[in-house]
Amino acid sequence: MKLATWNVNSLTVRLPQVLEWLAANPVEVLVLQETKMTDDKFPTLEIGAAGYQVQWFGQKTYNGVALISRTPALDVVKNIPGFEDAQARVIAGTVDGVRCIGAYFPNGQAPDSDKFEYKMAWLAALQSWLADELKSHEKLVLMGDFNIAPEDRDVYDPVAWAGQIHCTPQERAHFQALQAQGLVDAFRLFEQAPKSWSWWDYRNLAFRKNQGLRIDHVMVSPALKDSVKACSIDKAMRKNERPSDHAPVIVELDFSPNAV
DNA sequence: ATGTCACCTGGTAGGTGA
Repeated sequence: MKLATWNVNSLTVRLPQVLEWLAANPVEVLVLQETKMTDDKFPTLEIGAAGYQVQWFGQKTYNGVALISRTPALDVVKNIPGFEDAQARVIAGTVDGVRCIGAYFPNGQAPDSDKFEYKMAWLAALQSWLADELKSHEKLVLMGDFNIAPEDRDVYDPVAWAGQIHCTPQERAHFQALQAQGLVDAFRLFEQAPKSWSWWDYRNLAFRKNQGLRIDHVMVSPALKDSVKACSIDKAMRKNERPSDHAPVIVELDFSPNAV
């Protein structure tokens, strides 16, 4: 069973790439972030024609998430229950017995900003909800654009980025708190090339200079840890003519799906 | 040094967010 996450930075612009990517990478689950469209604009027909089911949850201009799957997602949840949020950031569903949570974590802008306060409140709510989800779903995958670089090795210039957004101790403490709940960073289960990033700024020729961050992650619950066979970043998608600033992250589980 | 992209409003650019 293969699952993937991709921040597409506008599904309106990137839909052709998503369809091409799915044709070349027939994963069982793909979660998208930053679809940037209202629900009435969502391209359900195109995704259906590609042989996939889809659940979606968006808004005008900003944010927006989707859960694309071969088999239907069950018990779908949109955003964090109990956390009032005007922003569409989370979609969860159970696919082949695996609880799949796709999330677009807040960016946070700068550590002294209102948006950072919102990011901290959102992260606290996520932690609390995840504790419940883990109790009711032994097999769980949390994936998406975390907007957190967990360690210095996930940052092209850790000195310049020290204390900056994505790298603050408060954000990293939340990533570690997810790990303390038992979630495992699938990418780090394997030896990886140094300077492996999932996001490169559009500015400053960052991709050509390989100046990026690893802020897109796939985390698996303890019951799934031993079934993780591979995890990789599809950097080639950042070389497209009109790329997203993020690359997809793919995980492969050696796991026989439960009957549903 | 700061070399972008996407989307909005309201306009034949400027602002916002990332």
